[in-house]
Amino acid sequence: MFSKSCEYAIKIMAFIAFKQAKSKELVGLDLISEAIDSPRAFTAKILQQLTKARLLKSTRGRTGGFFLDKSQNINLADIVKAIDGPKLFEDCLLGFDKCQDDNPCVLHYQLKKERNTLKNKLLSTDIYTIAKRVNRQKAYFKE
Amino acid sequence: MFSKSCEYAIKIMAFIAFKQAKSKELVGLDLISEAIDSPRAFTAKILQQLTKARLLKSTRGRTGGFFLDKSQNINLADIVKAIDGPKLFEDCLLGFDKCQDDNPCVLHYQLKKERNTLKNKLLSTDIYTIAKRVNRQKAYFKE
DNA sequence: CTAAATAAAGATATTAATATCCTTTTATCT
DNA sequence: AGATAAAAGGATATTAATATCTTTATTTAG
Repeated sequence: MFSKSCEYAIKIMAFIAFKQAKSKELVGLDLISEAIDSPRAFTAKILQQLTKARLLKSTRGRTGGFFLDKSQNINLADIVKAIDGPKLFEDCLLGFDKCQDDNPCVLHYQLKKERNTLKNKLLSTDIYTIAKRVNRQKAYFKE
Repeated sequence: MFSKSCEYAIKIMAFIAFKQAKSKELVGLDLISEAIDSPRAFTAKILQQLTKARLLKSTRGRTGGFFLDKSQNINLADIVKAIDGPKLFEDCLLGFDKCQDDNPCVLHYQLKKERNTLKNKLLSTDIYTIAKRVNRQKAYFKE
């Protein structure tokens, strides 16, 4: 469903939200990749992508790290779009360039409702909600 | 959502069902790859996979080709499982080896219902239903 | 001012998915 | 029997995703 990069990105964003709910300190790469059990160098690349996409902010230097702009309410769809692009939401499931109601592929109408439900769920689930669940130990970043 | 191979596989299966509703003749590779607009050699490989998975039957030789066992009612989930494996239905969305109700990843409960709905839709949509829609020109194999 | 710690950037390596090409096997037609 | 046409199988090529390594830029602590 999601690329590996996107899986890491979701954990990254939720972890930073979780951390920042407890303390205002910036969150660094080492802490992140340890907490979500992801390869360090690859995680750094994803952090760069998220920063470029403006879902995260960062500062360099000795006390540098990553942090969230609290005025921004980020949902799962934002993250998926930033990393995997819009294909999960917009692209034809069977690869048509233009799969539309008047020229539908054989899955277009079959899965239209289900795709929409999924999309809406991702749009309506924000990272702070997820962070709260982790805080209550109802969900985990790693096994 | 689906791999490219799986996209082709769904079209292949639906096309053969569509063809066989009209005539009992076997359906050959050339006809298939032309009809669904897929690369010929790659399509041959997917036909092999489908045949090995027993979703299709084939005969070699001069009048050879592919055909469906009419006593078998094949749904989309069968095809997805045969080509992409069970990951869409069973695997953790965030890569846990064992993502369970008592050790859930941060998406486990969030998307449980939506994944189930999708799974059930794929289980309940069979290739003959799709073939009929194509026959009524309500859906197409290529643009 | 210098050393240390951090993110950013660029280069490279590895692996998996997609795709093609060539040969072999099988069945049919003449 | 021999030529032909089809699927099956094996080898290779190409591309994209995943991952690592090295260098550079930035900031701060001492």
